[in-house]
Amino acid sequence: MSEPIPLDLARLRRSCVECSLHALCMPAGVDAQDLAHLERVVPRRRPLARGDVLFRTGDPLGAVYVASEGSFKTVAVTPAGEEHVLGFHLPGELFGLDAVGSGQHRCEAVALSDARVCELPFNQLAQVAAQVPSLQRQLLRIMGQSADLDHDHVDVLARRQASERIALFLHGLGERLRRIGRPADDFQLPMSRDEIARYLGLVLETVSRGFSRLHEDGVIEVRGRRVRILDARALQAAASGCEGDDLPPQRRRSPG
Amino acid sequence: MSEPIPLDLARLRRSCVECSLHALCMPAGVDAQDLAHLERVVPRRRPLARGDVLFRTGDPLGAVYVASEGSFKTVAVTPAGEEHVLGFHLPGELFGLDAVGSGQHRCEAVALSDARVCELPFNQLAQVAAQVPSLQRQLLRIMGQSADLDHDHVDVLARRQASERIALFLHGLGERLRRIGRPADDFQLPMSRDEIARYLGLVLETVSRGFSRLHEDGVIEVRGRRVRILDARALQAAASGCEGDDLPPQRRRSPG
DNA sequence: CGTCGACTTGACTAAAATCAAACCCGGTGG
DNA sequence: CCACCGGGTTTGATTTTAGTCAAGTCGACG
Repeated sequence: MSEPIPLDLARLRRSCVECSLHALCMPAGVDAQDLAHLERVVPRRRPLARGDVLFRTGDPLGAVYVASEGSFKTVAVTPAGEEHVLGFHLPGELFGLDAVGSGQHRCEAVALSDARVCELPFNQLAQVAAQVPSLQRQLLRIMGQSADLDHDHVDVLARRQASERIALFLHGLGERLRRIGRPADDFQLPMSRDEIARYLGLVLETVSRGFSRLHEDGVIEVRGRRVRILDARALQAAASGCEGDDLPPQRRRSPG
Repeated sequence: MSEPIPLDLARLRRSCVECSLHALCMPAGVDAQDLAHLERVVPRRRPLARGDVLFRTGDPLGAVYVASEGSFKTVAVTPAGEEHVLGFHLPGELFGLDAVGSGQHRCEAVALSDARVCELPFNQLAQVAAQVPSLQRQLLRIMGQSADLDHDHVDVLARRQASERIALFLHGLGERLRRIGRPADDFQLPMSRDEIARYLGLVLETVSRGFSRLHEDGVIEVRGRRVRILDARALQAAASGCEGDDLPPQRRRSPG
């Protein structure tokens, strides 16, 4: 910050340890020495305005991203011109790995609000990972976790009842919010009804009706994008397709 | 090649080069020396009968798999007891990476027919990849390609018209068959209508009707599991939702 | 205070699920 | 050789569900 040292620890702290990706990388045991290597990745921070496009379909694989503030969506446009939302990316969640397979992005990433994003050049990341075993393990794990999110999406989309998809979406979003240290049962949706619909393979009216129904049933409270989960158990029941039943046959712990 | 070397190239040839995974690994330039390293992974071959389970939900990450003969499906059971098919895996296609993120499998893999499968211990694979840069690149790429298949699945499931999902499924299957060196327009489905339905988020009757409709329209020929694609262009049109239109409005390059 | 965009709600239509019955085909055994 | 199964598949009739079209309502913002 003051001395002309090209890469110092202070800068590293700012660039990685403080970053929300930190929570993703560190737990599995990356030590200080490894961090010194990681620094070579020199992530860059960028501010974006709502609606700004971070990368476009067809862009060559350049970097992967983590928002430190704000959320993103990734969307793909079908040949017929319909827009599918492939994912929502909350602060601290990695995205952009979709280009690793083919070398170019399969979708475009758009800021859902004003945002600040951390950009990690993928090639450097891979190069460093090749030299530091613990980082390689982490990189593989992170790619796997990213695939897990896609599987979750498939799980939602394969439900045939719109109400299940909607309930599952809300539940899943809550879980992810919890994971990044935010209240899981009281939050502001970063996306519109239309975007939720395009994520769930529905039309926006159906999503709206689904929300209203959950509201009527006392499961959630909704006003615009403000959502409060009143009865998490009932929400899970709705997600499992047990509409009328209050008690899904699924029991977790001791009945206490 | 003639000496009693415990791990010789001849064996390697049998275990990898001849393997259908070979097509996946080699093109990007893994040279002979790298192959010598790869050999340390010592894949094991296993014969399975139709219906046999290769791994189950919750099993710890042990290996990834490639069928040399026969096909597999991966399925997940929802809390409500419904079975979702997450993927079909043709000979030569890698599967089992779903455990990389969490350390345990999220689904179970079942043989759709009598099969022979090649088992690659993942940890050894990662370890070898860490030592051979070109293999590390390949491993990352393969994981990325595996994620691409999930994206394709999402693309299909997000379609709201059953006819689109079905047409897209057939088209995609054809493409994958072509990739493994089989005719893309005349094949035997390795899975039942019910399994297709559970992959597409539909019921089996809807899939059956979809096939019949494509047959009536002269797009395909179906008899049981035997499928012949008569009009690939019309199939793609159907996949894009242009039911009646013969020419999808999809134009790529200069309008000529 | 008015306007615009996002959201909700309602009435109607189209599509897929459900329920139920046949059908086809490969295999078995008489 | 043919009758008879039985699973997987097709097809039909009906019900349920989500999509479509069209008003409204809400709320933020100028």
